[in-house]
Amino acid sequence: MTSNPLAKHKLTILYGVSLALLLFLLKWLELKLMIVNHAYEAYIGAVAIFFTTLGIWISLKLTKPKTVFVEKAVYINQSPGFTINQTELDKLGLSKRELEVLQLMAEGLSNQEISERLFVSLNTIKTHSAKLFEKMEVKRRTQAVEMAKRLCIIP
Amino acid sequence: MTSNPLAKHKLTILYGVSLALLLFLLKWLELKLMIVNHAYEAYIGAVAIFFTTLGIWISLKLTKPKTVFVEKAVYINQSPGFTINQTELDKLGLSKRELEVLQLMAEGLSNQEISERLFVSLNTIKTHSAKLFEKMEVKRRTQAVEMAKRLCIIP
DNA sequence: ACCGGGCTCATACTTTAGGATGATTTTGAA
DNA sequence: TTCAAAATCATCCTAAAGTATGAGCCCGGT
Repeated sequence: MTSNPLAKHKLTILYGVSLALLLFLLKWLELKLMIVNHAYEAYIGAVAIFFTTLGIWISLKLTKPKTVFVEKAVYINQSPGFTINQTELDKLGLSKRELEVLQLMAEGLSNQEISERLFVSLNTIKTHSAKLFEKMEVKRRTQAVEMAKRLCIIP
Repeated sequence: MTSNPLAKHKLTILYGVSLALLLFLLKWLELKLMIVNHAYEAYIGAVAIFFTTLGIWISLKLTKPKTVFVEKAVYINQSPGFTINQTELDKLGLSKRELEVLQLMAEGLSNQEISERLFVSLNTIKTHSAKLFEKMEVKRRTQAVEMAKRLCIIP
């Protein structure tokens, strides 16, 4: 998202600093325990436990969540209380005017009638409908209407 | 799944045995390196690297995959409990074939496609559709489909 | 056997829809 | 302000839809 190079490598820098601090801690521990030589095994154990934990933590942080797509069938009851499916509408990326044309198409109007209704020329409606079909990936107005109704874009 | 208590803790036991073997290895390495005291830091480093790797491996093995459930709606056009309005259908006086053509029209098929679907010629479909429009008192196929849906003649 | 309706198909024609492309203006967001 | 998308309109052309009319075939009812 942010193009800031510092922010981009924030995590890497953090890891580096953490490791540096860790090395200091280890050195200190080492010197301290050198005196009490009996605690040598304990030192090794502590190192082992610490790095095991570190490894676990790192992998937990770095593993990307595995996404599982679950298809869920949804029956749409469109007659009582129709609400337009904004999600599907956005997915198609239709413009305001294109949607208007689509709605009038669904009412069974011809391009000529639509152009008169919207006070624009017939050619404009043709352009709109062409872009409409392209976006909806259909070939005919009847298909567009059928699809729009199935996706609950129009009542 | 299996109710066998041994199998149930097979993984735990395996880890335990592995750790025991590991401790032996460490002890051996320790003794070996004690002679060459200069390699002490290298030993610590090896332990650190090994246990980091071990930690990563363990967490990768043990963590359940993080699943992100994405609901993907599959829209089913046939609303459950659609009943054709026989009264309105009779009122129109459509023949069996004309109704078939109307249904395929509603699916967005062209006359050509309908003719191929019904194994008849394009001209036949044109004749049917013309009679259809006359009986339904509409001018275009889009109007016919809109009317048919509104009258619950087709889903 | 005869008749009518449904189904089929054909020809000829007009209208509408749709595709491809280019241009201009408006407008909304960065 | 500047830039991209949206909206507008045009021309040229092809494909599809729709109209009109006529004709042959089959099936069920009278």
